[in-house]
Amino acid sequence: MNSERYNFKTVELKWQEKWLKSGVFSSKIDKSKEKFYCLEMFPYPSGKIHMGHVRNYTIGDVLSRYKSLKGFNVLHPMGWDAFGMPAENAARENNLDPKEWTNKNISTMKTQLKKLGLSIDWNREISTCSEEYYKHQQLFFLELYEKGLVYRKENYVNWDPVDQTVLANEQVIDGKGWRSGAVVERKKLNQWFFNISKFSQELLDGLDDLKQWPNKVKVMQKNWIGKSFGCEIAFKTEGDLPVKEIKCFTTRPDTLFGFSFLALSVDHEISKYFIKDKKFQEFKKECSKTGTTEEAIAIGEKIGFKTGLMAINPLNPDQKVPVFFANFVLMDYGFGAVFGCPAHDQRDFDFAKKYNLNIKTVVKPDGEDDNFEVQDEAYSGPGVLINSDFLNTLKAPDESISKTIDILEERKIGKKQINFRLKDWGVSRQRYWGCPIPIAYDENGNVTKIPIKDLPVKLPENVNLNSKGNPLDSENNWKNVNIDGKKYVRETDTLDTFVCSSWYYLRFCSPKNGEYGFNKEDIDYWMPVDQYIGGVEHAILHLLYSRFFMKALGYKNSSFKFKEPFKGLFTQGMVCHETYKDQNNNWLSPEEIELVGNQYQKKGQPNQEVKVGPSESMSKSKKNVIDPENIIQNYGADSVRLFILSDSPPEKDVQWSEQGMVASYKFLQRLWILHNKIKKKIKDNIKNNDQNSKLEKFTNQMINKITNNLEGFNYNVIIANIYETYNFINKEIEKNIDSIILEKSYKDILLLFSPAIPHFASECLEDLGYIENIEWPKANKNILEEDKVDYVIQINGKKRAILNESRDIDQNTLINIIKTNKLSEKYVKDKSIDKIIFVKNRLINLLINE
RNA sequence: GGGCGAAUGGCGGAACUGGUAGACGCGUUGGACUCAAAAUCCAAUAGUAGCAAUACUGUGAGAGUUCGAUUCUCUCUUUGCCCA
Repeated sequence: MNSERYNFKTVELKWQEKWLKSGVFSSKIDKSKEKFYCLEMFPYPSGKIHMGHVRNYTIGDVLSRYKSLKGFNVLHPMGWDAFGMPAENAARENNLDPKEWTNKNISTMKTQLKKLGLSIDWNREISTCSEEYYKHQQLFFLELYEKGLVYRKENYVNWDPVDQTVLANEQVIDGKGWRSGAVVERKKLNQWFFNISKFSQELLDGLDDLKQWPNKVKVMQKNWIGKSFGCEIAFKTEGDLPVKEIKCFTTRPDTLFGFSFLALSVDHEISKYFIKDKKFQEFKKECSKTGTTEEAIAIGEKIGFKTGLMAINPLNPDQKVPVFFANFVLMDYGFGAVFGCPAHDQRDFDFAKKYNLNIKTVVKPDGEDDNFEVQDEAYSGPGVLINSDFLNTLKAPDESISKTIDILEERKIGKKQINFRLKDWGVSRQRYWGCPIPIAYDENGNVTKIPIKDLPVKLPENVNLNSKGNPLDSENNWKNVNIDGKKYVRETDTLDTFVCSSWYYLRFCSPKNGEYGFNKEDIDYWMPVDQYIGGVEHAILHLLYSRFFMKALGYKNSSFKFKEPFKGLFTQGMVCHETYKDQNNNWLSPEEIELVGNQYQKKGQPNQEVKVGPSESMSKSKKNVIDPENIIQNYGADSVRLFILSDSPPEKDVQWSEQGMVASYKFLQRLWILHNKIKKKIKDNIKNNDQNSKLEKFTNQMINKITNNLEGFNYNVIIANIYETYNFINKEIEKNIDSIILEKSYKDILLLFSPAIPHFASECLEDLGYIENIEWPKANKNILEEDKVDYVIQINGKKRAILNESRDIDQNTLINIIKTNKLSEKYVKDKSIDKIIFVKNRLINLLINE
């Protein structure tokens, strides 16, 4: 008997080289086959792969390999989301070129991914930072500009005054810049925008067709798009300024009788009358200190500036209230003007308290009487309108809002309006390491497109990254450009990296197409992505931007027939690990500690006890990371794949466990020993027609189980099925199984194993002589079912016995057996049966009057 | 505060459409092998009572529907995520 240990190192390397050489994973259009496009979110080349990647790409690989065996023409590509800030920061710190840094990381990570044995078509590899990629993106930008889907406007941004740069909302922590720690300001800048809000309704409606998306992602997108019904109301005004009317948008017109003030954004057009007012300018400066996020506005102190105008309540013309500029009103919401109803909106309430304005309650919660008054905080819940003249007794919010809107429309005071929370997508970034925007300006600042023949606009090299602000601003040679003999200055902002990832799935269909970002024939065959797999953290932005991009490409272009990029979406959970701290509360990595007795200690320091914290998602800052490279080195790719799939359902978080990892490794060793036993038994040419059916039945049941679990993404259960199979055969093999049946069953079983542990399964199949024509096994219905079945015998709903009897027996036969069988007769003896519930081949419940 | 989800042994988790709760793995315990340890193999492992056969209890808590509920309905508790 071959008792050699399974040598994963040689076996895995052998198969990885074999797959690469034979090109089995390179995909071509084949219209005779049904296609399957499997895509995992492509990685940012940060340096090394992490466990999250291992999990993500293993899940995708299991699916791809399964679909291939099922006969699909599978497209399973990989690329690099290669533009972005970390490269710029790392380059600055180490005095490197971002391009060099990025390409070095790509080559490291590619090597690592290859060691996982992924079934990837590397011929289609793309990198978003290559000119080959971003030149197409620049052309898309110009196309969208032509279609009117791209525009430039002044907008507020989070400005870091020390780093002289714009920060994304998530880079603002407690109102301070994440790197500099400087207090972030609101600053107005000219920025490029994609008109995503034009498609708000379509993006919302499209969600209904995404049947294979997790519901929670759809709900998140729905909330993000945030459709609301409201009302546009024109308030008449009185005062010294030449202003007769101010338009407001509100979602709660029904609270108009609680009107107490009118608040304007400092950018409202009325502000033009205050340009020379020093106090107003100071106030405006003060406002710029409040961030732009909804949260910052909700928490921050509310401040106002009186305009001197009075606004008239359209439903109650006797009531006149002051008009303020206020810091909690932004120009991009409604018309930059809101009416204040302090009793039923917390921001309005805070403001009214500060400026001593009237607070009138107009909604009472159910169960309160008409004298109810709002006390220490606003009430925004449901209830009934009070103190509202002819609106009294209407039910808030639904009935009262719609009735009020009807009345306002009738009296020509207001107009029903739909409002979306979704804002246009600002794509300008003041950074070097991104896709240049193919735009230039003449001396008067007029916009001109870079001619298509001059694309791509390449990033300049050897740029000084240590200058303040955007490095491209100081690249004068690059910045000044001649177009058709005229002098222009280039746009120095680069595109948000989310733009790169909004269309990469199209590029994978035609990765080498030089003319255009994709080839129509290619995408018509491969698109849409059948299964997209990635982290739930991209539930909103990346997925929404990608959906927008498809709609933008299809806009005014009838030959582009795709409405949605991703037919199926799967969001996998994170990989977690316990956290450790020493006595001084410094984080410790798992390598720095050891278990002594049942107490963790610092390695080599017996008196240094280690505090064990909760399991959290692996992160460098908490040092609770496990490097996949070492693990693959020590245990092999198949063992890692086996473990990462086994412990939790893929959509949930999984806890990394060294013990679990070792167990998976040992299991493969046992499986190898079993393989050699089976091989020997096959060679022995045993003839036995009687008792072999057990293995055949088991195999057929397992084909059904594993196939169903693959279809349902129950990958953790598949691993359990693999263990179950081992346990079964390991016992059964001691019997004399017919060699032909053994060989046939075992071959099927190896195929069932192959998506999860491809190197191991391929090696075993080859060892038995199977190299070609392998396809996913089908269950044989004729030998699927056992002849005997366990019948559950219930008496008055309680399980009393289990009887193993023939399949398909009828109710009366079973009752007769119950009456005579030793195990069950005592329950029915001398008793009358009142009612019988009989479930074929499963259960019988006898109701007995005792 | 609103929306969505989750809760099953010591732990991670199984359970088809309402029909044997706890598959599979980890851990633990006992045994074999060994001078010993590691590795490996065998056995046990929800709780309580019992030598045992067996009985009773048990899927966060409480109710309901049903012959029968981890699964369906309602209320509550805890918890996670998203939005505020």
